[in-house]
Amino acid sequence: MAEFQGGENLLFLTDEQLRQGIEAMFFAYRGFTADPDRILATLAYGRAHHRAIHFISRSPGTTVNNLLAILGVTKQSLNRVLRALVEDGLVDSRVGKSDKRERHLYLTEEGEALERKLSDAQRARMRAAYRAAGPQAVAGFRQVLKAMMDPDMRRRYYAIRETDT
Amino acid sequence: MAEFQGGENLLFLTDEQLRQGIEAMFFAYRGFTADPDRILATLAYGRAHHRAIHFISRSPGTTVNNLLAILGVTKQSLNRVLRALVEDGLVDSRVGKSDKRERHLYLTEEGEALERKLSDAQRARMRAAYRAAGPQAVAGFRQVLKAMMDPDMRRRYYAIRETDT
DNA sequence: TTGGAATGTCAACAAAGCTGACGTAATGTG
DNA sequence: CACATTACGTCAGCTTTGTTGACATTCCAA
Repeated sequence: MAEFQGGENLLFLTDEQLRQGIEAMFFAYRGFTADPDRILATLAYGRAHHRAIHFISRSPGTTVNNLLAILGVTKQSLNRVLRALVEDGLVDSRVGKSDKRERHLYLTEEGEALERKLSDAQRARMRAAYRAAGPQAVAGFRQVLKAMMDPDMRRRYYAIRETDT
Repeated sequence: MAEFQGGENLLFLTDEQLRQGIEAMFFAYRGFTADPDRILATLAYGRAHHRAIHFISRSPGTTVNNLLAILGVTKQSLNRVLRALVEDGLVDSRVGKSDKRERHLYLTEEGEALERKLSDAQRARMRAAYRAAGPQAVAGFRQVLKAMMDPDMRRRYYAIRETDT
């Protein structure tokens, strides 16, 4: 793939086209987070809580260290968020069986309810965008996003996905 | 366009597919901002400064109010950023001719130098992603991003683009 | 001439990131 | 077994970037 060269086919790599892509990314990301943000604001939670909830929901029983690697924040920052979620009864933190230093994280029923509420909102927008653009566009969208990630993040992420999808 | 229904063509709208799109968006956005962030960190500036510089560069002479509408932040927040940029000699704020309440914003030479440095880094990543994915994928990418924006942002943005592109 | 719009600024605060330091428990290694 | 390392939590302090609310100035327009 990616076989194209010369002439018109390179027009989409002009600085102007790239700038438009950059701006589209900025505005789309704002739209992408807008709906969950509105819900979170009513609950005294923020985007950081959403991210934690999302990835715990995706990989129940994940450890704190795993989460740190995926989210790319410091443990102090994540800990602040997790503490709130545990105190509020949205997340359950269980000592590891084989390795008792680890904490395995699970959503409680209440946590799953919030997760559903948040991701329903986000998926609704995603679904609308996918539907408006069509399957071919979606395939391209995913390709470009994948290529835009940091290489090691891409490797790690797609490695995980192959094992659990 | 967007004519498809039933059967396999809807597979790309499963919750699992949507979730993967959501995560790809998260990781890609991080990659998208990583390079400029590294440059900004060496200069005691942040993403907010980058955004202001970007949109002033894109529309020289834009007013503070225009910028507020595009960036979607409060004037206090933007003002803090603009003040720093003006004090550091990166941005020139000129009183409007017809309406002297307005300030028209321009990048100084130094400001344009930084803009180039930042957007070169960001464009390099964008270009690499575009090149890896190919023109068709890029078209789809842009379509999906456009559909993901807030409707009024989309309207405003694409309206502006039609006039000055 | 007066009301309202555009701008700037002060103060106070919150979310969410960071560094650095320290403690504890559990595990791995020599 | 002794010791180093790992996983996690926590305290303190700082930064960036957002928020409200209040208020002054300038100036256009009715």
